[in-house]
Amino acid sequence: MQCFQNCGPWDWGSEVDLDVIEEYLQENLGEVQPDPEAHCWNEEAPNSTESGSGQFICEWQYWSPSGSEGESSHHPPLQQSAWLNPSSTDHGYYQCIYNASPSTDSDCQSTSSGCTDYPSSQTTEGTNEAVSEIRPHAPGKGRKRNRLFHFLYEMLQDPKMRSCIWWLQAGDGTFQFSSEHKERLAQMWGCHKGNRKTMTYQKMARALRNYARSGEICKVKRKLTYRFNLGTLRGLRGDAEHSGHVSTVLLPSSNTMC
DNA sequence: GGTAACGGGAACGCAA
DNA sequence: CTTGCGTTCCCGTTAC
Repeated sequence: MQCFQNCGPWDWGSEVDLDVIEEYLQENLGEVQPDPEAHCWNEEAPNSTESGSGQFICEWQYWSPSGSEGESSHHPPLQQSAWLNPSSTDHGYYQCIYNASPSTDSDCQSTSSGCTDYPSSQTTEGTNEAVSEIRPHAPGKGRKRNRLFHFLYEMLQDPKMRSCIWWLQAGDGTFQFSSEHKERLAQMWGCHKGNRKTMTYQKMARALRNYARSGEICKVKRKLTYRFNLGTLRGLRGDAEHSGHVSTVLLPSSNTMC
């Protein structure tokens, strides 16, 4: 699963919706009940090859065992454009490429869940140059840990995640969680971190409240709404401009993962 | 009253 | 060993 993890939710360069998120979580979180109707990933034996220039290519096949019927039962009402209908075809494959040394980063060391994240030493397209993690307020000493506000910012930048989290006012950094999908987003965060237990919104919100002390994110007096500190926001935006896109996601056919 | 969301203390794990 | 950050547990409060 490493490659899929490495692609990271925000690096799913093609259309990704909550089906995929759910898949991702189901495959990676032991506590999450499997959904028999969901699409299946052939993760048993992903084709993983080294391309020769330090790049690894992984492929997963996926298919829909019974079409898309039944899926609507666990789909929330479509509110955002991110709710795309599953692809017109029932199968395809998903491929991503990452550069060598995928396991050198400490953030990928968690092992128990088999569900960690992409390497923080992500690379820019076509180069072996590592892109430093966005850490606008990382205190000193070049810590490499993924931080929650970074994760949330990346989610906010991804239009496919708009059914989970969205900007209320992008200008001042105000964002809101979906009441329906906040848990899913939290699970993604937990999965991303490789936590032992399933992350919940409650626990994620606890971490967010800790940001209030440092001022990186403050709570807005509105349900499920928070706001980035302007300095944090500037840092995130500035770094995002320099980071570009990291891993390459190839979807060779016209179908999508959704 | 029930539920969801929020708030915070405290202990703990992990990486730098 | 220390520190910083995030996780986990737990309980109380507030708002709808």
